[in-house]
Amino acid sequence: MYVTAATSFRDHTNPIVFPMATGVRPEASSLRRLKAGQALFCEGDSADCVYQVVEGVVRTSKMLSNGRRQILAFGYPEDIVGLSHDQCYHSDCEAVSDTKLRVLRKNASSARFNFDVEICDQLLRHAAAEVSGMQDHFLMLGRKSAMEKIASFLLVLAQRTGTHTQGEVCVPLPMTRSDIADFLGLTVETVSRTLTKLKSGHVIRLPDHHSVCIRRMAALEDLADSNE
Amino acid sequence: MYVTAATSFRDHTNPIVFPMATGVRPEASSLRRLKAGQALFCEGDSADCVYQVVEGVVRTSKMLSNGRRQILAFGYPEDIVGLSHDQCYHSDCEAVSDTKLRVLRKNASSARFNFDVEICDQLLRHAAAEVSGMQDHFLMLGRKSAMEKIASFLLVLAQRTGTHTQGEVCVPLPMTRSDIADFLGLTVETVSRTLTKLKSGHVIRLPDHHSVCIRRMAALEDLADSNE
DNA sequence: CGTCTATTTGAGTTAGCTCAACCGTCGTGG
DNA sequence: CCACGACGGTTGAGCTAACTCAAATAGACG
Repeated sequence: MYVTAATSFRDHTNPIVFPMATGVRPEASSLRRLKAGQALFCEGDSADCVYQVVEGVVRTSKMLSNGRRQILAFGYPEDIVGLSHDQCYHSDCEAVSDTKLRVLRKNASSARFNFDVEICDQLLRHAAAEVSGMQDHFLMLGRKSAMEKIASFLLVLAQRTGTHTQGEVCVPLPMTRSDIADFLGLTVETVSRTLTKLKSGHVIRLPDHHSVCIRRMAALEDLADSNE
Repeated sequence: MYVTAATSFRDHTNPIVFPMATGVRPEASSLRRLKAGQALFCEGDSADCVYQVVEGVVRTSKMLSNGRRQILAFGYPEDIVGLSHDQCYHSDCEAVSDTKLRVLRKNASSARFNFDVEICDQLLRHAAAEVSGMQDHFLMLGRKSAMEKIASFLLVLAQRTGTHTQGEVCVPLPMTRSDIADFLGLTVETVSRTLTKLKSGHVIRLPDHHSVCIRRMAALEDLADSNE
């Protein structure tokens, strides 16, 4: 299970540069900065840019009519956001924290990728890895309990951005409880209650609202029904 | 939202042959037949084949430790199953009905796709369309009620395999109630009850367990919170 | 015809939701 | 400097959609 299943083109098996970067001349790519909360693009906007997160975290989401929101992915540094199969974006994207992004490509309509033939195979593997990560997220959304979702989520974040310090793994939580809820298909209250329960059980510490320290990793893994 | 979001490489915007088929010499691709219920491959099996459904329907799924299952996609004719980013499959795949499949590729480890450079761009679009479809499924699993899920599901099936006859749209349901439940993240009982409720409301007819006739399409669309 | 499995229906339970109150922090303006 | 409002987070109480368990029914298939 990958936090950024939907948007990451990072390689999951062997290191490889994201192909689009290789097809773009250095001077063709620029930087863009966003303050926390600012929108990068919205569903329906003309999709003429693809971005790679350089610093900070973004979230991509979709809305349902009555205001219900589903966060599709959190985009961490190296992740790609804004890829679209046609001429408009199919999700919203906002900065979770102050963010720096590389603009990878402009004018999708006219520009073409310039692939080496030999990396096409690898590109397909990337797409498949992408899909594989999303499939794990399906399992989570469809079949896991609130506790299993939260535990899995923390484990994935720990894997990706955790730092080991004196027997604990500390994980920054740049997103709000509401973001987490909308990512996992829960409510804010349930997220909060579940974190509190983990704290009471001495599985985690919550030094402040935007960090978690995992005290008993094995216990957390058990709670996640670790099937990834 | 696509029924086969996870595995279909059919084009969603403009007609294009699946690229892998073009890279494979006719004599290199063979057929494989499965009886309903037979497994095509299992999670962890060495992934040396990619299949395209020719006839029938398959399901890809993942299991959680305690037997909970999530169906990732139903594969209908033209859909591709078995694509993997590494050397083993990451889901199970079984035939829902008697199925005929084209074996598209053998020995992934040695063989390579033979893409035209100019279709790489389109392939990437396909992958993105794929991802886009899966994202809609996220929205469904995470944020829709049982009724909305069932209604959306029926609408997608109707779109794909429905036939118009005397004011109704009739849709074959080759899969079991249990398959539907595991696709939508529900229980068999809830699926059954919801279908019964739709029948009582004269929105659908259920001539037999494996067909649905949509009598009031607009009503069904309302119930689906049609956000796709 | 008998067996097996899928489906439906009923009854009771519960995980997670809703609604509401409360707390702490932060930024703003008097 | 402090008061105030806004916002994010936590906690409590009660509700409900969907689940579990159980039993009846209906097809499917040998």
